[in-house]
Amino acid sequence: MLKIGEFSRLSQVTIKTLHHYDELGLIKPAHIDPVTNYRFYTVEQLPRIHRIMALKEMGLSLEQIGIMLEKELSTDEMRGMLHLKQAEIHQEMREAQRQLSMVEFRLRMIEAEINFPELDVVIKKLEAMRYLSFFVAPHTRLEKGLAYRSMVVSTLQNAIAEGVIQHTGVLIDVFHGEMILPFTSPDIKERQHEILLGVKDTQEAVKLKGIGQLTVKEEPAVETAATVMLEKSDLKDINIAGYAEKATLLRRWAIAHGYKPHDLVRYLSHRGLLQTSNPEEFIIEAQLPVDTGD
Amino acid sequence: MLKIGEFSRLSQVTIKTLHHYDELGLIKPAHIDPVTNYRFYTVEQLPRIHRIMALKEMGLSLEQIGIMLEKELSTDEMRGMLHLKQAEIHQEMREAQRQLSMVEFRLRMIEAEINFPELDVVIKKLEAMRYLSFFVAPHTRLEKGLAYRSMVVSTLQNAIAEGVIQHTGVLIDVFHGEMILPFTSPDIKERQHEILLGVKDTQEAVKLKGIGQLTVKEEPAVETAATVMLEKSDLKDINIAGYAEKATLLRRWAIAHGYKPHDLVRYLSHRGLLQTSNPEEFIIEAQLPVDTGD
DNA sequence: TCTACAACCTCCCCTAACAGGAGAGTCAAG
DNA sequence: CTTGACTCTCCTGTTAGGGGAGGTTGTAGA
Repeated sequence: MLKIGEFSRLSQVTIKTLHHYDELGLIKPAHIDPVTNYRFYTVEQLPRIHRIMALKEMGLSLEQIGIMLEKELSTDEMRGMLHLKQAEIHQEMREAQRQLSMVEFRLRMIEAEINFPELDVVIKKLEAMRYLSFFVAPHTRLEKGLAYRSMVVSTLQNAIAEGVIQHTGVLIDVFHGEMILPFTSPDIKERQHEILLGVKDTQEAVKLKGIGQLTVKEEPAVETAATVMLEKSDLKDINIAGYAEKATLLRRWAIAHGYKPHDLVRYLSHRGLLQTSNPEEFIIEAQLPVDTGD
Repeated sequence: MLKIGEFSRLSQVTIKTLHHYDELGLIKPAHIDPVTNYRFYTVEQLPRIHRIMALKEMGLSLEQIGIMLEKELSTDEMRGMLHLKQAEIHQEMREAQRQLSMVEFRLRMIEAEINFPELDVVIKKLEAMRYLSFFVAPHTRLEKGLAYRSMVVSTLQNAIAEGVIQHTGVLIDVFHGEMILPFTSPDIKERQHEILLGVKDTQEAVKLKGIGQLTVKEEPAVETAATVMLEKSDLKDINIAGYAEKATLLRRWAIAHGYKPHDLVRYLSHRGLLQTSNPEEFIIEAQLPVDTGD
């Protein structure tokens, strides 16, 4: 008969842990003094505690260990549990790898030292929505493109004010294609810059003076998208390049983390022209739909 | 102003989590209605919650994130935290790799199907001890070797009974050298099989009739040893081969898990000849000192 | 205007595997 | 007989929230 301290020394399991296992029924003392409640173990129990430790080292939970100990399970069951655990560990390793790539991406950005932008990428789902779509005609000069877009938005605003449009408050600029700087590139393509205005279920197609017929469409949900919030520094100076830079970084981030970016970028205005005319107050989220590597 | 549900939908953080972060002070609502206690967030808070999520994805704790958010920390501090985290993740990955190798070792043993022995290897420290040492002279025949050892042990027992030896109850058979079956091999070396009897601090050298002078020595602690408990099936049939097989498996196990086994094996009798004459009741732990790969 | 029902609130308990500590009883040696 | 080492039973704390009870508030339809 060994007192708990002795058993603890032999097995190199702490007394606290032995108490805990007693409570769980994993290994109960061979004898308990009914007067003092002292626990007494025997050397015959050493194989059992060894077994518990060996299984714990493999990462099995105490609950699973309890099952394995109490019913002598068949070779097949045992194999099944181990295969399961194997898969779990593989999953953990992938997760660790993901985390590592994120940490190292950040470190590289810091090392690059270029007044590094805070790139807080979040993977999220994009909800499906009903929307009115308008394609901004291409312009080779930045100012013209911006002015044109402003005109479109104020036309929409008027329609909203007149009650012609029941919107949901969601306004998204979508840039189709790989192009990063749609307003400044000379060989810009048609139908590249699309404005989506989220609308309620009751909304139907409308015709607006100056920009024409807008029909209602459905945008399907996107399962996985890499997103970042643009900061003030990206927006001030009416610097559209800030938007483009984020998109580039987002793309790089996605690739570095094993995602396959789609061929478009969305800018969701949480607070944009519909809410304020001061660009410094804009809150804009860049969204890059991606495919997962699976 | 966004109610918590709306903010939750935009950020894709559950309401529960937002409550939790509020409590921790990670991100507090811009406004709380003093009457209803409703939390109101603003779109300006989206970058902050994004940042929190991005840092959390890297595996940082909420406490660390809190620190990073509240005091604008320098590039160097940031780099330091990330390097620390990087090291942590590497550690986790090594641990996962260790677990994986254990699980796969077991799976291989099961697949091998050879009435597979339960090999519950536990890594532990071996304590330093004072001991009396006796080298068993080599014998080419199994029975002779065993009989000789029995004689030695009973001589020790007599001495103990006479009070000549103050022992600690610890009896260890050490087999020096790679040899697995010391009793049966023809080219057995001298001074290969050593018996250690742990003794108390007061014990000094003794001279025993029949086996001669035994001096007291110190055995240093072993930092890392792979150990298994021998089972009844290993011990019955007075089958010394069971001992040897465990040693072989122990060695393989150690190598498969990145340890470098030393050139000796110890058998610690938790219950051996000193306690019982019935070999079926023996409780014996095989110990293989190893070096870690670090 | 009444009534659902959705959204929101504040507790409170639960997780896994113990560690730490308080306060009290027990054991062995000097 | 006393000290110091052991042991006991509670109780709390750890991480990052999830689940649910029980109560209030907000909104939309009849």
